[in-house]
Amino acid sequence: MDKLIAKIAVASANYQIDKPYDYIVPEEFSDEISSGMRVLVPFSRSNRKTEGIVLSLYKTSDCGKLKSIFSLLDKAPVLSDELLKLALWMRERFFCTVYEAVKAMLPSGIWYSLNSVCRIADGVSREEAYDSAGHSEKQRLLLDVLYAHGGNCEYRDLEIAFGGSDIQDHIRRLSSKGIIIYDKIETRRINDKTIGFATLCISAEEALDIAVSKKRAAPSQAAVLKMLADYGGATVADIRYLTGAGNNTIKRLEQSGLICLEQIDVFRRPEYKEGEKREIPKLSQQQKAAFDGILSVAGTGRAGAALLYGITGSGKTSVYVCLIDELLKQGKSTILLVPEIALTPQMLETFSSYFGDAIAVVHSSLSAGERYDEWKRIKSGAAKVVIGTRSAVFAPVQNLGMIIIDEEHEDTYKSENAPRYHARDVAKFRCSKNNALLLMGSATPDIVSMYNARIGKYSLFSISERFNQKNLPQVRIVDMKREIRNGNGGNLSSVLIKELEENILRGEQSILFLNRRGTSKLISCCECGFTYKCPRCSVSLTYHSANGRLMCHYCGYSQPAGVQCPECGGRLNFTGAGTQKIEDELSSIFPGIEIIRMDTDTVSGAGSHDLILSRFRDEKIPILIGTQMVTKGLDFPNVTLVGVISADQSLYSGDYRSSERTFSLITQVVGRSGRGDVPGRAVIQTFTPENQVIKQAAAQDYDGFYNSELEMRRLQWCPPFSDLFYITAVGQNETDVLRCLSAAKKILEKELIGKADVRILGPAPFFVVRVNNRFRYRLILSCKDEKIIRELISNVIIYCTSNREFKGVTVYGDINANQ
DNA sequence: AGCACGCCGACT
DNA sequence: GTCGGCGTGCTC
Repeated sequence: MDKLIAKIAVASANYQIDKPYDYIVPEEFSDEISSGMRVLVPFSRSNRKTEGIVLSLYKTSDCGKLKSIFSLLDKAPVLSDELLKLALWMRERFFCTVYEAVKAMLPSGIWYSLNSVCRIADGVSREEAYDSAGHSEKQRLLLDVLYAHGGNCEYRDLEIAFGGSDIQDHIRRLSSKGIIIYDKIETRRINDKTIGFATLCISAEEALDIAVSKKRAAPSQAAVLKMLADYGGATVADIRYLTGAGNNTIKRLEQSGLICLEQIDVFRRPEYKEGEKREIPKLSQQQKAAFDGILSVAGTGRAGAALLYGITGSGKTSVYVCLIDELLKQGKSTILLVPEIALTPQMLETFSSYFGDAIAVVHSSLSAGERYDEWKRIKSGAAKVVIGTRSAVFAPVQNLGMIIIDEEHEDTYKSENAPRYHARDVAKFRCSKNNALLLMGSATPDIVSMYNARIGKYSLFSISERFNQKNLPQVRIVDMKREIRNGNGGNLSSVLIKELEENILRGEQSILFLNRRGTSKLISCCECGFTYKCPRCSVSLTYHSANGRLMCHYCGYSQPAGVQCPECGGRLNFTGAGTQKIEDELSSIFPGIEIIRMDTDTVSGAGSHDLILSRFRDEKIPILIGTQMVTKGLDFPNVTLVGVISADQSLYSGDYRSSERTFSLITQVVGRSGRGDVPGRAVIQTFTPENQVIKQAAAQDYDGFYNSELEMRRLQWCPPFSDLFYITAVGQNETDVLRCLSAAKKILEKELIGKADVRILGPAPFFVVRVNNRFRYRLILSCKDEKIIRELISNVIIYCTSNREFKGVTVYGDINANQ
């Protein structure tokens, strides 16, 4: 008799052993089961319960000693065959496991979590149980805890009682004697997103008393108590941020009965106003030409890719809207990807006014429940236009007709953790399987995309005029070295100050852009130059004014900020050209002029981003200062001046795309100026005015930049001429990490040198070499992306991770990473 | 990576 | 006899 066998991707298989595993499908499931359903299966010698997904089914008479599926987790497939194929493809492409890819495709509301539980076996009496525990104290303790919980408890409770010592062994011994049963139960996190909230179980006065007495022995507990006495209650996240307390501290306070923890629901409905129904926009001549051209690529019925190169303000969005509308008429769905930063309520309002309920939104700050609901709407076919960030590329749309990647050059399309995919690569795969069109849009296309367009791999469409014939702003480059020589040591050049003054007098608005990721201040001692370093990472701590603490951006460590230098007692100096510093400089130059700041400090709560922008627009506040947030998608007609405070910053991040990133940032921010009737101006401040990238950005000369950058890429063996594979090793022991990569390098050299066009660099430290007490190094392999190379790298990763010599070192692979 | 299994030495 | 530590080998 033929038996039904399922090929299954297993969640607890790591990269080294990941492959489809065969399991027998028990009779009772054989009618229901189909590919794309999740199941529970036994895995490894211990037969531990593991989640998996059915990749395919087949029949055979010879099933050897295969294990059987425990149970089905889904009533209907959660992934189509197309997406399952994609997961397998991702494994090979991005050095991840199939299940990591599967997880990226499913909304978190649908995930199961497996909870370990322990209970006394049925029909075992107390006497029997303690008899078999014998003289073993630990086993008796285990039974004590179990009975204290009514014979049934979670593994977590045992852990607490045992205080971290190894309990697995004792559980095993007792369960092998049939006294207790150790199992995992699956729970689905489909409920609304919840957050931990803490309140005092005692009065505020008592809490303050205890806080005083604990001040020496347990300072962080004291701080939490004091904070709760002041505020009454607070979310766990806030407590951690404001007091620097860890999860342990909070847990310990709960255990000692001083505070109560509960999970409360967060309500974050997708907050966008539904726009009033609008007609599909009228296109300009150039827009229409692009629209027709792109549509003819789509109309071939075969997969195709097109690049829409339209300068800032050229109205690419209108072209998208018309294309989406056209495909809807053909009954086809569209996925529109936008960078994280661009997914504003304003934008959603615009799209909903064209397409109403047909749109679905996929975005990281939705609650798990909302994401799940949107996912179901997409899967059912109710939503035919999906708008979202990177992970929306996996949306289970029916009848996919097109994927649009807006601002396709953005870094946010590349995932930095496993699966380390680029949305563009995934989109290409899906479009080719669905005979759909891939449309990439940008004012400053990725060099690689433009290269592909020029060599004919993509169809290229350009919009070279601004909508309504607006002229590009007039740009001036200011040499900051000369400013210093002239005695101006501030962040604002005399030129920029003069332009700002003019704008204020004329009642026009200005945007100042600070080219920086972080905006926080560094603290150093005026006397001896001392700076605070993170004890776990190789970086300096930065000062956060919101909580008055020094924080590490890499690991989250924090400590209270002092006033005096701990080394020499000198005065501490708060430096760094953060947005706040610039705000201070501005308000001393222009007293009484209102300034609004937009950075991670001021944009934290949901919606505050939008609030700041609408205040800026509606109240006509003269000056907006911000970081990269201000470069994207802002369209304010009254803004006639843009200042780039420090153009150079992003030039030296040390990866192959840093020039491209700088060019694009400056070009985009300059494009914010002069969107109304008055022509715009821009001032770019730099310490290297002779730098070609900055000159080209000032001139908005994409072609010039493209040509020189392409030549640079050719010389440096970078994309598009070669691909960059990264092999990263992370571990507590620095020498182990280095030895591991040296071994990896040796293998690569042996296999590749002389046989292929390759260059191997490293092991090189990361820009920040130590994070959370772990050292990070990597090898960079310049080579054309080919199957054999990927297989070789995969083997090297497996070799390094399974070699006992390098235990304690984690190794992973990546391709064309951002940094 | 987990995790079982086997072996060893320490302690009682 | 009990316990913890450590090296080895496997995962349908």
